[in-house]
Amino acid sequence: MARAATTADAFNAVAEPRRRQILDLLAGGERPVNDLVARLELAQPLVSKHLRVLREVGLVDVRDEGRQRMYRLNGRPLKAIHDWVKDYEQSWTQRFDRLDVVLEQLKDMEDGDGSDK
Amino acid sequence: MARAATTADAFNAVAEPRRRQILDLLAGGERPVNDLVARLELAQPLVSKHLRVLREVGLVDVRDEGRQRMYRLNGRPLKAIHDWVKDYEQSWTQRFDRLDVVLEQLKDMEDGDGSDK
DNA sequence: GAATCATATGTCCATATCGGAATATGTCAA
DNA sequence: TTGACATATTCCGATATGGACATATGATTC
Repeated sequence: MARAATTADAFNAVAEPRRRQILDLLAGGERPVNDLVARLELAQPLVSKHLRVLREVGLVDVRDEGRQRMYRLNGRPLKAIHDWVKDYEQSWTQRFDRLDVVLEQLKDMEDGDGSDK
Repeated sequence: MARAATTADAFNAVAEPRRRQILDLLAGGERPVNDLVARLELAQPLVSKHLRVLREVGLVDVRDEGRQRMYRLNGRPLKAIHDWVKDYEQSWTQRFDRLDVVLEQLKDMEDGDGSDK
């Protein structure tokens, strides 16, 4: 098996920075492809491809407006990500004041210091 | 260019479900590889490879303990993800009470309803 | 030193990616 | 109809994946 498809879920879709940029732009409101192409300074086909991925994961919705296609953000699939990460919030917020942990870390630093074995 | 490496950043590292499972397990405390292999019911080399990715992104730290290697969670790199997603929280929390939005959505549903063109 | 346990690395395969270039589809305007 | 504009799709190449399998490295015990 190879790596999971980018369309497998929001996690994979959002792993690509350009796709995050697109969502960031759409967070400011509905926009036609054209507009995104201009702002991202990316080739039009690329933008269309990224939008396809986002569509398949449900992160954006489309609406036809004449010859333009208006894309709109749909953040719902991001909830899964948020729900997962939020449980780790303490892991970077916490103060390391437990003595045993601190000692363990100091010990690691010494060990890793690479004297000539 | 191909897809970004899984070791490019936390976003990519965490896109793989098994890697998330590993972090979830480590959230419960330091664990040797062995332990993870048993709990994940995954081939040992696979677990080692996933751990490598997590290590390269800084999501886990290792410590040698005799012939075992104790892996420990380091959530800090997840902050970037949290910071990004949290701005979208309202996008799935919000009540759709703006009339224009509601109408737009209804219109889309009709349009998409696929009568014969 | 030899055997054993714990972990890491290397090779192979099938698959899917992102990007670029060219081209197809679809809509409006003259 | 013809042409211009907006967007999507297809084909290509380079790359990296996750998994299976075999093997290497490293520490411990006998």
